[in-house]
Amino acid sequence: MNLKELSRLLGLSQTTVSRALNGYPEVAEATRKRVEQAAQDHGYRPNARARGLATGRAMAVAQVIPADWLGMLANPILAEAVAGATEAFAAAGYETTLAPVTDAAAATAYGDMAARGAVDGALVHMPAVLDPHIAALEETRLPFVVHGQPLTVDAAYPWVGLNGVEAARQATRLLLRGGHSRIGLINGPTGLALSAQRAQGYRSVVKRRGLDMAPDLIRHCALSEMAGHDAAAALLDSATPPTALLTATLPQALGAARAVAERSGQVALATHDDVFDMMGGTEAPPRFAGTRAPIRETARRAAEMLLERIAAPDTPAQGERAAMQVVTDPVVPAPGV
Amino acid sequence: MNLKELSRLLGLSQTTVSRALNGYPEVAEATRKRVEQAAQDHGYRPNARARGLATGRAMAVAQVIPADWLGMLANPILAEAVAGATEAFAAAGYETTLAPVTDAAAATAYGDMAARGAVDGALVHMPAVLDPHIAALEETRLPFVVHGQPLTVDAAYPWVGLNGVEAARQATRLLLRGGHSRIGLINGPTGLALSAQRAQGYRSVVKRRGLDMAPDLIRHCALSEMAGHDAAAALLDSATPPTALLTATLPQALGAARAVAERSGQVALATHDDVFDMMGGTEAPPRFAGTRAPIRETARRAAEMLLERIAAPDTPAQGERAAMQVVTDPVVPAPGV
DNA sequence: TTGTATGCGTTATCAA
DNA sequence: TTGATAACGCATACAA
Repeated sequence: MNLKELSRLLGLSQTTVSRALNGYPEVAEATRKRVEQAAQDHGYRPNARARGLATGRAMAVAQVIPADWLGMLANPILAEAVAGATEAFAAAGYETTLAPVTDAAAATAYGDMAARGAVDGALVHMPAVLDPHIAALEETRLPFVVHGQPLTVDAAYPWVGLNGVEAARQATRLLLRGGHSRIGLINGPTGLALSAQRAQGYRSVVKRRGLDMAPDLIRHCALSEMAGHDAAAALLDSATPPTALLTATLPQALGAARAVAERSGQVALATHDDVFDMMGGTEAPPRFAGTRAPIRETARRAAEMLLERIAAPDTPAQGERAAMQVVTDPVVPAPGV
Repeated sequence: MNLKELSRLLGLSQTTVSRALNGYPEVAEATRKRVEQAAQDHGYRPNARARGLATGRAMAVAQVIPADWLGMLANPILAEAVAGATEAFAAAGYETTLAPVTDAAAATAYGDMAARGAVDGALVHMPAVLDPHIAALEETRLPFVVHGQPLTVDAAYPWVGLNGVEAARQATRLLLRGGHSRIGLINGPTGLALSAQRAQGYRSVVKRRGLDMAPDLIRHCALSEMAGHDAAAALLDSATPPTALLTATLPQALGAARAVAERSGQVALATHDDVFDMMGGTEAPPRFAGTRAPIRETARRAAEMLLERIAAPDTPAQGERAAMQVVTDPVVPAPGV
């Protein structure tokens, strides 16, 4: 059932039927009722491609999955983010296209995306330090928003993210308060903006207090449970093991906790926790000290920001910080404290 | 840059340019070269909406996320599945649209989807026992494939999934071999096909051996770590606690392990493990006895099957079983064994 | 308040 | 081997 058939059925022009269905005010109320009823009865749905072609809007957005880094969607941070953003887009009547783009493909992918006209905008999750996706998007007229922790607050593009440097500072201070002076950092992969920020926050606190800054106290690894476990094991089995560990993400913290348990030692653990549904969501009590934030909410906000930019593309770009919460419990005290 | 501009630039008709770019054989080789070069130089990309309107194909598929159950994508099983399928679709030149659909909306959502013509087919993940999404899709002309464990092998629709009944049987037998005679089942939510299958497999083995079949040895809960923990805690703290636990999914097993550790008891654990990237993927050694399968591969296969059905919609529907592996280690023996 | 005519960018049909 | 022309299904400027 298409517009032509429906209008013929009603003895009206396509124009009138189209107007009635799209809420134009000039349509007689009786006509509108009749049209809506007929549309309902015959299950009429406007063809998305035709409408898009006529209006110039796709009513769809792309969510960019940095395909190199993160085992794609399999990373729970990304999954939560995509879940939240997709909900927000759906609520606004926008479809979500999943766009797994490798760094190598980024240079051409976004120009294509814009030219093909299949989406009205793009949401980039989990930026890297020198992010090729962002760089490519900036060459484009496609509206975009970055969701995740940008490296610098004064970025030229719009973004929503939490203060990763501050999160690392807070968590490190918690460990210091527990009396620890030798703290290992289990960080994310080099190159990811969140890793750079964790390192920066950690270093700033450790340096100010004049504590041990041995470079091998910092380990870069994947954002997985196993990687966290292995990195923690290496640190704990080293000649001068730390008495406390800070991890960049929750999966790594879970792995680190396992490594600690295997050694039945007393090691303090802190992390940034992104509130994963698979861990029980906001219902679950925090498992580690550190910081905690509802990433799904942040992603939702990022989605809304993208919709705003699609509506008004020439608004000056701005960034927004997401709130986070500090979890002070439990911190295992340092030996002898 | 669109076709009209490009053709004018070349002094050719739109028809010829279109044919050259789409690999039609009747185009002179010299012309084709010239056209391709120009298209390259000017970054011409055919408009997806216009092409879709003209061809009747959207070159996009929907991946259905059962929005009621699973905290959406946040469930790692779903995330892995979507990741795998998206890769396969992308490799075939198809875009993926994420379609979070509630059970209530299912009745109308798929008719709309078909009518709107935004996708060429749908992939349904994680079916329920009486799945409203599948029921609604069967009313439609939209090609679809179900990825996940269908309740009956002789389903009328195409599917790819593992043998959930057999998986539960295998895992239960492993526990029996460890000398256990009182086994708790931490199952998924009632209504999910995978839960029904776990229960069926578990019951068939337990019954045949004439073991304890007390109904409160079976607990239904969410597929999260916390839910697994709480269910295990309840079982272990009951008047007559089981000496072994079987969980439906890995996150639940992690939670159950935590509950066991808190009680510092000797409880055997088995599960079906879907190989999550966040746990380290296939690199990581299995953490629990039971069965193990690469869900991402299965999802990839399901995606391919959908593409086949899109290409040949009237092929008779068939189901495919995915392979799984049995992990015999480690099984904690029963007390006194 | 309704209708006519045109355009959106592409592919497909038919003729040359 | 190429081109003119007509769809595809909808929205909209303009006319009535």
